[in-house]
Amino acid sequence: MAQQKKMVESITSMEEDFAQWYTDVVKKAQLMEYSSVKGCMVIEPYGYAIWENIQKDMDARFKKLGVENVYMPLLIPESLLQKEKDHIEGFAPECAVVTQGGGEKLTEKLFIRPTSEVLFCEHYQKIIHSYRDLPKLYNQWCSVLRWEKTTRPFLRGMEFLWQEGHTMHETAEEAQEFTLKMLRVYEDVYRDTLAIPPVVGRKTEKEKFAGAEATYTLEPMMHNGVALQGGTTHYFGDGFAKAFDISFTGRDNALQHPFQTSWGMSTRLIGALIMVHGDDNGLVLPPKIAPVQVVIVPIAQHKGGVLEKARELADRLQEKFRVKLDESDNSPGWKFAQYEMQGVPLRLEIGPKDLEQGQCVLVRRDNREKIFTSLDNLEETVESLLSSLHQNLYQRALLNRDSKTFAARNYEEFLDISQNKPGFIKAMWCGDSACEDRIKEETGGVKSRCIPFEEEHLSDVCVCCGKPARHMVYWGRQY
RNA sequence: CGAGGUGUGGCUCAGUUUGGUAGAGCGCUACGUUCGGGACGUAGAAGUCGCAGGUUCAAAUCCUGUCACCUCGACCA
Repeated sequence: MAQQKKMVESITSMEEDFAQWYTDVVKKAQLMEYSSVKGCMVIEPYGYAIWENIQKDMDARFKKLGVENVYMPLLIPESLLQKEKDHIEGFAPECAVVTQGGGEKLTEKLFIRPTSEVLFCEHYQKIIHSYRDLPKLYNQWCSVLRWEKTTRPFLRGMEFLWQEGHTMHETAEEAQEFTLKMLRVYEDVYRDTLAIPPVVGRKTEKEKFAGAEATYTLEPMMHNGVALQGGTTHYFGDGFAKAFDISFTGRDNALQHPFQTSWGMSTRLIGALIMVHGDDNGLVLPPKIAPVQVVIVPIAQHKGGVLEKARELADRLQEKFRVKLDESDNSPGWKFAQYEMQGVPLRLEIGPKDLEQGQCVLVRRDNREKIFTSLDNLEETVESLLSSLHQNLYQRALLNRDSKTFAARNYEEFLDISQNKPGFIKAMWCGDSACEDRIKEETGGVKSRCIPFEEEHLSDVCVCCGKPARHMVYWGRQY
């Protein structure tokens, strides 16, 4: 793809410094502002509007499956968190704890939720009695808190917004199936809403969720080849149900434990959107979640008829799209740059020349293509441009992912790629976490991303230790 | 948490070496002229120099501590 001329000087170029580019975009597009507490940010209206659109999309998909929204408490008593051993071991070190209230020391510490498994379990224990009560398909939209040492806006925060679904099922098969069903829902969101092609698969033992029997993950690749864990679904078996004494009378009149799943995606998706689609001029938003899909920029707006026409077009397009008309007296050039930074998918320019000819100019954000369009069938043109833009973003991201995915057939190759080619590495693995440890150690941070559902056979032996291979694994560095 | 870097009007930074009246560009406000890729003129507002101590007649500048952000590690479902 031809390198576009960089129009926005105030954003560091990706090539020069990707981390700084990311920070510049986040700030320049007015997505967030730092707060006085490290790792806790103010999500500004434009950033929050993106989240609301993602939320709306996902929520509708959940509800189609019969999932109901609930709200669980913020605080978890220590005793409750301790009921499941793996879970507390995994999360306790990164929890914030309330030890005092009303000026007095508490008799029992209260943990600020890092995730809500135990709260759902406590509740399910009370409401599940019969197989007729199952399945229970609950979800909550909330924020959670984890005491992270390193934080970055949207990618790793101490507090972040997410949804967490927690379901209970009559049989293991049903729960396992639901875990995968939610994974597919997430895949759909990625493909159809975010225009991102993640690598999807199962986490290794070492990388799976604390307390889960199986963890599935979606791993999108950022523009610079680094992975982001962008959504997980977990199958818990009946481990938590046993620990929390959740049981029901089955169809056979025997007491048994239900089987559980959980699944979550967070505001980290916004980070993924930025790093997958963004360019040197700022954010590039897929139309489905863009707070503004079409921005109308009047040219020489003081001249007769321009503004009136612009308002008329805004009214017309508002029927079908999210539209913004910028009537401010900033220069057109300023507006062009501003809305490009904010990733608005389509810009509509209307000026005196267009009025004469009954047309307007549409400019795509993804490739800056200018399209002169008759005003007669404007809606259809906009519709098809937005859809083509979505497709192009997806294809571009897919191309980036595939061109930065490399197969390693032996350890020398693996090390060479890990040092010299940013991206994913496909390699065979024996199934032993010792090899994961060694790889991480010797590459300085490369970890297993997932075991994909469709594995390729690259060789017979583990890339690391040479023992017989059991799986093909995607490897990579992550945010 | 370890190593390095940076904190000065809203933003980007100069000034710190050698202590002595707080600076620039952009942005902001008002008015006018402009308008197809970040327009221009005139006038104006805005900073106890990250924060807290200390040294000094005098601190943005020197010393100690602390906080935040950035980079690279460690850690991280």
